[in-house]
Formats: sequence, structure tokens, C-alpha cells
Amino acid sequence: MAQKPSIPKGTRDFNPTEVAKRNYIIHTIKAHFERFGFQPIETPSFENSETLMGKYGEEGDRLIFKILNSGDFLNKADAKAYDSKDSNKITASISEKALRYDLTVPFARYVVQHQNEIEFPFKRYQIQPVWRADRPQKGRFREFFQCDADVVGSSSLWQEVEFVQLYDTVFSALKLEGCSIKINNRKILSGIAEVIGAQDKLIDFTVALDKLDKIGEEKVKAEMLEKGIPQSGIDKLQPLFSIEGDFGSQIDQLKSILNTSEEGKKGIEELEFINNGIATLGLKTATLQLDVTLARGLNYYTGAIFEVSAPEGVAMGSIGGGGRYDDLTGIFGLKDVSGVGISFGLDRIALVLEELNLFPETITNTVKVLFINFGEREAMASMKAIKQLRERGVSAELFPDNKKTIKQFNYANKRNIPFVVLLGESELESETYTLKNMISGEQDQLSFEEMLQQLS
RNA sequence: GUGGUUGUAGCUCAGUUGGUUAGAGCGUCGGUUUGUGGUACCGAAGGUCGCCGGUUCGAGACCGGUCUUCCACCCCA
Repeated sequence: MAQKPSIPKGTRDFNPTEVAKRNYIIHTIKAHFERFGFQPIETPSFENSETLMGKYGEEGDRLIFKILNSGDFLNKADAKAYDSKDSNKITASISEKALRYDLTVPFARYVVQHQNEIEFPFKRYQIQPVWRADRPQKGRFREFFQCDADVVGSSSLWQEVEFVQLYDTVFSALKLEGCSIKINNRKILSGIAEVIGAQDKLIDFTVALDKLDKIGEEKVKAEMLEKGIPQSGIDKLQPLFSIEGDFGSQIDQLKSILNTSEEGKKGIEELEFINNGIATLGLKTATLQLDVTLARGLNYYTGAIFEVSAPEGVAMGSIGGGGRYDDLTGIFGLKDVSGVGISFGLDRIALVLEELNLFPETITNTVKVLFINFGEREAMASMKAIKQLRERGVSAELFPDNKKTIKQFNYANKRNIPFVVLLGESELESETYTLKNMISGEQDQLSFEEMLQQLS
């Protein structure tokens, strides 16, 4: 064999079993999305670069896969940027399209573009692959699926309550019990930044705070100091590092920190509303936890921020995330349309279910019955029976070649085909079918109707 | 993008301080006279040792580059 073919870094092939498992997750998510009233849309795998660039911050721009222009693109490239070998500057002149980086920004574009056809509030779901030029790790790929549900056109906090319910419902349906849905609020983060005099350093402040459980209090403080947050401000944060207790008592502690910030108080109100809703409605298997260090998607989230982590003991990054964005469509020219949404990370959920052995046994689709091939005359008779079985809803197939029986039986075994039919000379004479159960090893000589009954 | 790590048969892995024709298990294929498998016995095939270059009389092993894997940053699902 010559050079073995390969696929790009961070991409994967899926075999039939893997596809079956992924479909199981997708079908579960889809069923519940629809039960919650969301409708599907799909958008192109690539967008105009200007739709995506600048929407995810500097880091995001770096991770967007750019598509090279067709034709003689170098001839049309920015000569100055080309001569100076400035990769960043030349990109815009040689690439006008890019692979989508998530489903939220294309959705915002969709809403603005189709605003006159849409009935608001618009609840849409979207299950499609996205691409990121990231360095792969476990559970991190360059091509992966997101399953998003968003609502635009309503600023009601009932939506947030509903999304927490949706997370809980889907993970419970997948038997993935004990997930924690972490929640925070951008307004609280802004409020804290305001109180410590670091309004203009919100991102730096939250990025540092987000690392608290990873690198510890001292290193977080050091990073904040390094980013220019005054020591006096960091001192005011002290109660935050020791915040603990249940949702309610954490809220109380936040209230004392944020009592001078209007925005912070607003954030607390929102959290309380959501928590009260969930406390009354209840959750099946997940838990809702307040996590003031949670800082995600700050480039557009304005209210609630969600992140879901797998049950304790499973080493996997977040398996879902989301939040409220008051002005996402604003960047495409449509003001005052609030949106909120969540995402399920299909690939990571699949890894977690695999690790915890939570996929149902009966998930793989295989043909129900294989007819052994004994020669031309027998094959023709088999095909007639197979045709009738298929019409009656039974998946059936003929082994295409007249090979030794032992080979044909082996084939049935390897494909986990549960039944085999022997239709040979003697069966043809008596107009019967020998049906063998490959699991129990039992076999009977049956009429067509009897066989059909066994297989239905 | 930064630093580290990994790569030997389809799969899981051996392979001594550089030294003859690179091994095992499992799997695959063939046979044990084409009507009974998963679980018997016999046999066979399959490897440019990720790729390119270098050091050496000699490289799977040492050095450089590159690709890939996984990990830590960064960021994220």
C-alpha cells in the first residue's frame, strides 16, 4: 500500500456504531427541543467573513477558519500587506468567506435578515457542525456539533427558567444524572467591577476571576494586580473569595458586596427570579448552582450566563453553555431585540455517555434477518420472500454470494444479525423456511406467515 | 498561537548500551471434502518502524525538521 490516506487534525470519521450513538443523542435533544416549542432552522456552513469576524474577540478571530478566495487571489491581494508579509492584514484581501464558528452569530444574522418573516418571540433550534482552528485535545475538536436553542424577541426571565428546565429534561432523558447547571449574571460581574473601580477592565477582571478554582485565590489576585486593578479594589473583593452556602445565602453575601451598584442589584434580582422559579418547579436530576466566578461569552452576553458540567468524577470541559444577549442583533443593525439561548455540546456529551456506559444496548441498527445463499434458484426464492418481508416492515437481506455456509453464518455473527433463514432445496420442496435464532441457537421450519410473525 | 508528549502489522503492544532476514497476542484470510455460526485444529498473508533529512561501517533506536496523538497554557462545546 502506498501512503495511507488521512484526515485533518481534529476531525474524525464515525463508524456505524458511533453514528447510531450520536443519532441517539441528537434525537433525544431534538425531541425535547420540539416539546419545548422550538422550531428548527439551518444556516450555511460558511458565512461572509464580515458576519463572523470581530464577533468573538481577538482570540475568536484567530480561531475562525478562513476560506481562500477562488481564482487568482494573489493578484488581487493587498500589495502592501503582501510585501510586508503581514498575515493579519492580507487575510481580508484574499479571503471573503469563513466557516461558521458557532450557531449563535449566524442565527443573529438570520434573524436580522428575515426579520419581516419571523413571528416574535421566535424560538429556534439548530443542530449543525461548527469549526474552530483550535489545537485539539480530549473533547476538543476542530469540527464538532452544537445543538442550540435560542429565543429572540422577549426579555422575559421565564425564558431563563425554561432553559434550565430544558437542560435538566434533556440530561435526565439521556440518563446523565447529576449534571450541574452553573449560572451567573453579567450584571453582577459588571457591578463588582464597578465597586472595585475596574469598570473598564471588566474582561481582564472576569477572566482572572474565572480561574479561581483552577489556580487559587493568590494567583487570581496576582493576575488582577498585573492587569492594573488597584490593590484597594482587590481588597474589596475579599468576601467574594470566601463566598459559600446555598443559592440563597450566596445571594445575601452578594447583596452586601453590591449594595452600591445599581447594575449589580439588577443582576441579583434576575438571579433571584430564576432561582425562585426553579425552586418552585423543581429539577429532575440536575442541580442549579450559582457560580459568581463563571465568566463566559462576555463579548455578547448581557444577563444570565450558563455553563453545564458533567457529573462529578468525569474529566470533561463544559458540556453545554449559554446566556442572555440583549443586543446580539444590534451588530447587524436590528436594535432592541433581546435573545437568550443555550447550547449542548454533542461530541462531549457522547464522550461522557461513553465513559459512564450510559448508551442503551439496543442502539445499533442492523438488519433483522439474513437469508443464506444456496445457489441461483434458492436465491431467487429468497429474494421473493425478502421482498414480502420488507413490504411488511421487516429489514431483510440475502447474502449475495453462494459461499460456504460457515462463511455466511460468520458474516451474520459479525454484523450481529439476530435471525438467519435457510431456504434450500428441501425447504423449497415443502414451501417452508428454516428460521434460526442466532442468539439462542434454536431453529424451526416454518410457513411464511409463521416466519413473519416471529420476525415482526 | 506557547510549552511538553506520542507514533513499530488492521488493533493492543514487545524490541537490551546503535549490530544479521523487526516479534507476540488478538483480528484477517485460507483449509479441516460449500446445510449450521459465535467456542476446535492446521496453515498463510500482512510492516518503506509516521514522513523528510542528518550522524555512523551500520539507525526502529541518536540528532534536526515536519505531520499526527494526547496534555498543560490560551480559549472554549
